[in-house]
Amino acid sequence: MKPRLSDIARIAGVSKATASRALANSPLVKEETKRRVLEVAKQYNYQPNALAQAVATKRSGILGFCMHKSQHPYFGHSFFGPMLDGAIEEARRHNYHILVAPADPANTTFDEHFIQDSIDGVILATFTPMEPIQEFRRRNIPLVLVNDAVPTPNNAFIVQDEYGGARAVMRHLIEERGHRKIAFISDRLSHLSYYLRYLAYLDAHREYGLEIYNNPKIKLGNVWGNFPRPDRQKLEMLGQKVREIEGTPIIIEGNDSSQARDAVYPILMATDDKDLPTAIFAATDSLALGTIEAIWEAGLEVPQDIAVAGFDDLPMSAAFTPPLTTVHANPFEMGQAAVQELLKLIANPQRESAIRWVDTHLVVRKST
Amino acid sequence: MKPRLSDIARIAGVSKATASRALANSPLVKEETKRRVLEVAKQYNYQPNALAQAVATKRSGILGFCMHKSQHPYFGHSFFGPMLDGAIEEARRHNYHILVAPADPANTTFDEHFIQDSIDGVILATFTPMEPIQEFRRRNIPLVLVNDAVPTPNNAFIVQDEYGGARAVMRHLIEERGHRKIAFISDRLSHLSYYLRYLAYLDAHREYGLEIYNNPKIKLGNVWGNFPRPDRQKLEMLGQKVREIEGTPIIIEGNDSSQARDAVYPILMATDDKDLPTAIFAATDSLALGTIEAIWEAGLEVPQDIAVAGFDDLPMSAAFTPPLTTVHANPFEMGQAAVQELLKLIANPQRESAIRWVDTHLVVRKST
DNA sequence: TTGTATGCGTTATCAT
DNA sequence: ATGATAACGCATACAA
Repeated sequence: MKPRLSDIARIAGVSKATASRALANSPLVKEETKRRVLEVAKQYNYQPNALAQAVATKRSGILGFCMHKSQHPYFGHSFFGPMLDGAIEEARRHNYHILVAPADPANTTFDEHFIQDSIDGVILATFTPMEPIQEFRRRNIPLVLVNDAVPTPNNAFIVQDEYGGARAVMRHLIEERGHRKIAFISDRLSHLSYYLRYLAYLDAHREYGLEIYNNPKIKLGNVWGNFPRPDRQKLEMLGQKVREIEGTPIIIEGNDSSQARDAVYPILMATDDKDLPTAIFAATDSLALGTIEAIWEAGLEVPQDIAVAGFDDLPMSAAFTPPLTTVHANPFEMGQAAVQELLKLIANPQRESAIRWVDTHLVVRKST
Repeated sequence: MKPRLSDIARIAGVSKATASRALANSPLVKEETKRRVLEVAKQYNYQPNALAQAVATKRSGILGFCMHKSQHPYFGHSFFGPMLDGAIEEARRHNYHILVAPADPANTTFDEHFIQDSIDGVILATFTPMEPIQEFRRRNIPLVLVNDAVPTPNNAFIVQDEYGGARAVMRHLIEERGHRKIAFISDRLSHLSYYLRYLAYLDAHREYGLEIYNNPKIKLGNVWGNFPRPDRQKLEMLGQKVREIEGTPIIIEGNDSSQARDAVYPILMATDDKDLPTAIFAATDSLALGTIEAIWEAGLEVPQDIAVAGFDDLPMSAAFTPPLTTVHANPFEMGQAAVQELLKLIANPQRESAIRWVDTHLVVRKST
């Protein structure tokens, strides 16, 4: 059977304490003894029981990667899969492991069996309400949030430059392509990422002295869904501030290309030619692709009649016809950054909260 | 600070043993006492230390999901991401957690710190050499292989119906579309999945009395790469047998669409029109997409001049122009099946090895 | 029905 | 430099 530390100690003719020290390469133990213990350990293919080590040291070497989401896709999602990869690679580099744990939002508190006391730190990869965040805090579990920021001490926040990326899209559309009537389509703006992209959309109009696209045929849907809108404090942390809704953004309840297609097509058909936008900025690639389909169905060409730009740079966006102009995101890098910040927090739990920015950049292709 | 079992016991005025039993809802303890203990536990927000439970019970409730692969993408891969999701969902349903652990093939043995003694079972999601498999066996760690099968007792194998899916493609090409000159392009055939698809390609020719496509302009590359070819025993387990290479498959060292494009284009240009295939079956969607690009560059049309079919049904394949005819795979379902079989193995380690098949099905779109 | 004592496999403290 | 022993937090066999 599996050899225990006591077995190795006995065979090597030392105490458990010495054996333990020898295996940990402690300077306290004589080279000669150390050599003997290691030899026995190797011979018997001894591997320490990590669980027992964990309870003894109060350190498990496990990081939790949580998604507060009730159903898949979790890592089948083209953003979170690569993010997990980045986290895995960085964790591995520092001899940590990753435990994946979707947490059903139905349970507002994380009563996850394993999470509770056995994890050295946690990464929350999706938007999470305050309650579980406070719970981690009460339990002194170091915490990193991805794509979110909350006014609590001793946390880290990994956010990609949504605003900057979206501004780059608008600059491209306006300066390089000369558009002046640009529509915006998005999932609900209560999602912080989308809200920031919308802010950039608005601000770009102001920068260039443009009127915001207004089409009475678009009726403003439920802009926030059932979620609270991003608050002043949170936006301030990200260097932004609350703005009122202007113009006529097309709001979809979801991020599905078919929903986008179904929403955009009737709008295109109902709108007078002169009121048609010359470009559409979609808050996500998925919506951009659906939008392009709707444009085709309406008998128009992309980008000749209407240009379309997205955000995310999904793998399929480059292969699409026409290849999509979009903002390249770096989920892998975000995963790496999340683990890096988490390890800093574990090393120093009193570390003050900090925001870590991950860059985005515009990729111009054929759809604009 | 965090309350311990001993705290709860003391406050509730019972022994640790009784408290432990009460929390486990043991029928041994009086309802009245149970109620009191649970109340105290709730009041103090007690959560058991899963690590300590694990060492005491020798059961961690953690399942390892290993990928024997030296670099990403791990779960950013469109096949393994959804597979992990399936595993997560099924594990969650049975109160298990998943620890993700890429294992560098450079270390042929899994010296992964945590894996060794602290995991109730393991899923190997990528091809893995025999050595680590034997190692898990020696350590009595229940093991499930995905898309592979080896002649060992007490394991489970989850395999998708590669052969059946590929036969369906060939039937479609030959019967419904009338093709008689069908080329095959693939990553190295030492990969079991691809080899099985190739076998179906060969067998379909035999079924319909067709000659296998032969093009002297295609020089047979390194069909197996540096890996061992699938052996007789393994194929027998899967109901197949070893066949010699016939015809002129185009072999790429990798599964990259650009590699496929670069390989196919010169072949198309060098081949006399009369010797051109009328259809190409690509062993993966990724290769299919690259093949289509090469066909365009050669000034030909898909599917009018050459039809193309793939295998995998990547998300991007449906959005491609033309939408790709392919075989739909179910990685999510494979992940679920893997956990189900693993839990059976944990419950009964003496369970005899079994193969669990996961269906595939043809999806006909515009590329054929 | 409950309590006592021991075990799980380590690390850490305190002697020697 | 090494060993005896406690501690980590819980589960459970055995006693009562």
